[in-house]
Order: sequence, then structure tokens, then C-alpha cells
Amino acid sequence: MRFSSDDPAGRRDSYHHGNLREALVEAALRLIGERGPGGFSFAEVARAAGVSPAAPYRHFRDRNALVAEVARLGYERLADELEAAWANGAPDPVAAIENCGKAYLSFARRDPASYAAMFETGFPLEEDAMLLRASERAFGVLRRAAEFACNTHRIGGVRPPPMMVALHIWALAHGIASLFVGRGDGTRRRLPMSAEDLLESGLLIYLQSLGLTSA
Amino acid sequence: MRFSSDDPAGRRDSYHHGNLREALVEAALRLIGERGPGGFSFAEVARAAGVSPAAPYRHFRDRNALVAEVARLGYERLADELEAAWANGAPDPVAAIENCGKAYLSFARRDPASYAAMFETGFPLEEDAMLLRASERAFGVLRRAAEFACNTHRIGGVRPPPMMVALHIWALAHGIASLFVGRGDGTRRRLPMSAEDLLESGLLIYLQSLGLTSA
DNA sequence: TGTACATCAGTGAACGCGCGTTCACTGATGTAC
DNA sequence: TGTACATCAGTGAACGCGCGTTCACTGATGTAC
Repeated sequence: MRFSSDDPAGRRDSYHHGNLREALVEAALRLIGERGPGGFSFAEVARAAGVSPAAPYRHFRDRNALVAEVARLGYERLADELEAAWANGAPDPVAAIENCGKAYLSFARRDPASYAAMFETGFPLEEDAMLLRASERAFGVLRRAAEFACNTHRIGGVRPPPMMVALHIWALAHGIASLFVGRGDGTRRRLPMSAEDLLESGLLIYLQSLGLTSA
Repeated sequence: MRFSSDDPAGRRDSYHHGNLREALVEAALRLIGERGPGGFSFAEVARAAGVSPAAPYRHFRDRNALVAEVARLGYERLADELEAAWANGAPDPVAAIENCGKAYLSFARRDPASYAAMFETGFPLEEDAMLLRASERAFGVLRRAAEFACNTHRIGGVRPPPMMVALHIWALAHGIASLFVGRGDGTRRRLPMSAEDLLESGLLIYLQSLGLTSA
């Protein structure tokens, strides 16, 4: 990197930026956070990165490709965080699933800009192989968690399809995040309890019904 | 209305449109359906309604006010349809709640443009009293349904807070709609079952755990 | 019933602006020898 | 170690375009009398 030491505005010492791709992603994240995905132009993100309006074309085909990259990085991070929260099912599957739920909401809360890029743009997920793969990796954690929980804890009766369970969990977490966890400025709806408590209780009630109970 | 009899393109016989407000809302709905909210300009919606670019200013302060009106009308319709589905809890609360779920998904499927205007724009819900009221009317149906179900069916044990139950139901329905019910062109994720089946099973498992069971 | 008039919905021309995109270019970097 | 050169990231000027918004206007409507 070749930034002059004390210039947060992004001016450079060198002709080359050295880090433009990352800088564009960061600028896009900031702008999405302020105005939502779609709330800024390709030229604007160039300006924010302190670079000429033609420069971003060296790194992204167009605005959509940039937002798609933001979304992809978001899925990768979400997958990592879910993986860590799952912790191979420790201390027990139900508690680990609750931890996944907390991690999901924590992600949406900590990085609403990524979350918006991932879920609030009607992107053709199937047209971007990298994006699709990243999104499947994130969901994969929930699927494996559901499988493990179904296999470990179920004692008698019918065994619920793990895929279905995973989808229920995802939908509940996403529904709560999408309705009640917003950008800081009170954009979303008010809640009589924390989103975390709402998700925790919802998951508990749901998992109880499947014969799964915390140890 | 003063349209020439056989002119679907929107040309008029008269200087006045006679119906412009509704025509603008319809045009906006169509454009949102094609490109998402935010995917069109105020000038474009005027063009689509066959009217000069200055005309919409007679009816809406700006583009956002128009989209907010689309969202408001959406909430009103959703409230009506939920109300009808709830049917005062007939034939029994659990079945009626399942019907509300079906109505919710059916709304999202039948009118994805309204749904997007309602949930995919980061609007300051609290700044538009009419919009807020309409949205609360829709949620109110779910809240009353949850109350009724909790009061009617619960036999022993602790009674779950109806508000919490209503929020769980809403979040699950919204999560499924938002993730898996998209605009027709396969924008959303693939599912190994119908969204309706997924929601029905999810609600059933959840409600069972509360001691509520279908009759 | 007829007429004068107030109202107001829609016109169309105008403006300055920022956008997306292209282009020939420039100059920093790193590598072959 | 030094030099020539290929590479390619970023420049800045240019273009045409559509947008948002305003303005004085026009003409249809409906109502008072």
C-alpha cells in the first residue's frame, strides 16, 4: 500500500493505488450502509475511493459486479461465523443451533450493509458461480447442524427430514433479521423484546417439538 | 375515466387523465415487478402512464412517496386477505393460523411487486403515518390470531405470550416468502419442496410445541 | 337552462447535473537478461 | 548489479443521455348565479 501516512481521505503518493479492489469494496460497503444497495453510482464509489471514474472498470465489469462481490464476501464471512458458532455441535446440538442463531443475528447487526447486499438485491444467484457457492457454504453449516441434531438427539417417533429443519431454522432467523434488525437509524420495526431473545425462544419452541431438548 | 375505447397504451381523448393517481400506482407496480423497487425513475413512470414528466408532481411529492403509496396499498390488501384467511378462528385456531400462512405466501407470490415495495425498501416506516397504520393493521390480524389461539387451546402448563407467538409466526412466514418466493424469473433460491409446504410444516411443529393441536 | 368564472390537472420546454462508458495516454512495477 | 522493456493500473477528457425539477401555460370541469 502506498498511502501517504496521514491521509484518511484516500489521496495517494503513487500513481497506482495498490489496493483499489479492496478499497472499492470498502467504499461500496460504506455507501450501502448509508443508503442501501442501489443507493449509489459506480462513479460515486470511485470518487469515494479517491480515484478517477474510469478506474473501477479495471476491477469490476459494472456496479452489479461490485455489489455481487460485496455479497460474496458477506456469505464467506457468514459461513465462517456460523461454522465457529456451530463448533461441531458442542456443547450439545440444541445449544449449538442456538449459537448459530445468535451468530446469524450478530452478523446482520454488525454488518447490515453486507446483509443488504446478500439479501435485498434481487440478484440472479445462479448466474454467479462464486456467489452461489459462497451462499451454499453458509447454508451448508445450517444443514449439517440440522442433520447432526436430528441424528443425535432424536429418540423415538418419526425422524424429521434434516433439510426441512435446516430450512425452518434459516427462514426463522432470516425473517427476524430482515424484519427487526436494521441499519442503525431505526429503519426497521420496533420490538417488545430483543431480536436475539425472539429467535432464541422461537428456536427452542420449535426444537422442543421435534423431541430435541437442551442437555 | 376518459380513455379512448381501444387504446391500451394509455393515450387519452381528453386533456385531463381523470385517473392519473391510480395509473401511476399501477405503472409503478409493473416497473417494480420488472426491475425491483428503485429500478425506475419518476420520469419513467410518467412515460409509462402516457403523461408528461411534470404530471406526477400533482399527485406525489417524489418517487419515494409513490413507492410508499404502493407499499401502503399492499399492506391494506394483505391485511384484508389475512383477515379473510383467519375467519375468526374457524374451523379451529391452528387451521386458521395455517390459512393465514397460506394467505401470506399467496400474497407474496401473486403480487411480488407490492411485497418488494413493502419489505425491500428501507423506508422509515415511522415517518409515514398512513403507511405505519396499514402495516400495523396487517400485523394486528396475526396478533389477534395468536391471542385467540393461546387463549382457546392452551390447557395446562405455562401460557406463551401471544405477542411473541405472533412475531414468531410472522417472522417464519416472512423469512420463507423473502428467501424462496421471488419474482417469477427464478430470482430466488431453489427449494426441495413448495414454500407452502415448508411454512405449513414449520407452523405445525411450532404450534404443537405450544400444546396447540389441530382438531 | 345558460353563462361566467374559479379551480386545478396536465403540458412542454427548459435548466443544470451526474452518470456510464470509451479512449488514447501515462507512469509505476517487476522481470528477463 | 544494472538496464531495457512488457505489463497493466489509473488518468482525465470527452460524449451523449436521461433525470429531477421549475415554470408559465392551457384547457377541461364543475359550480354559482
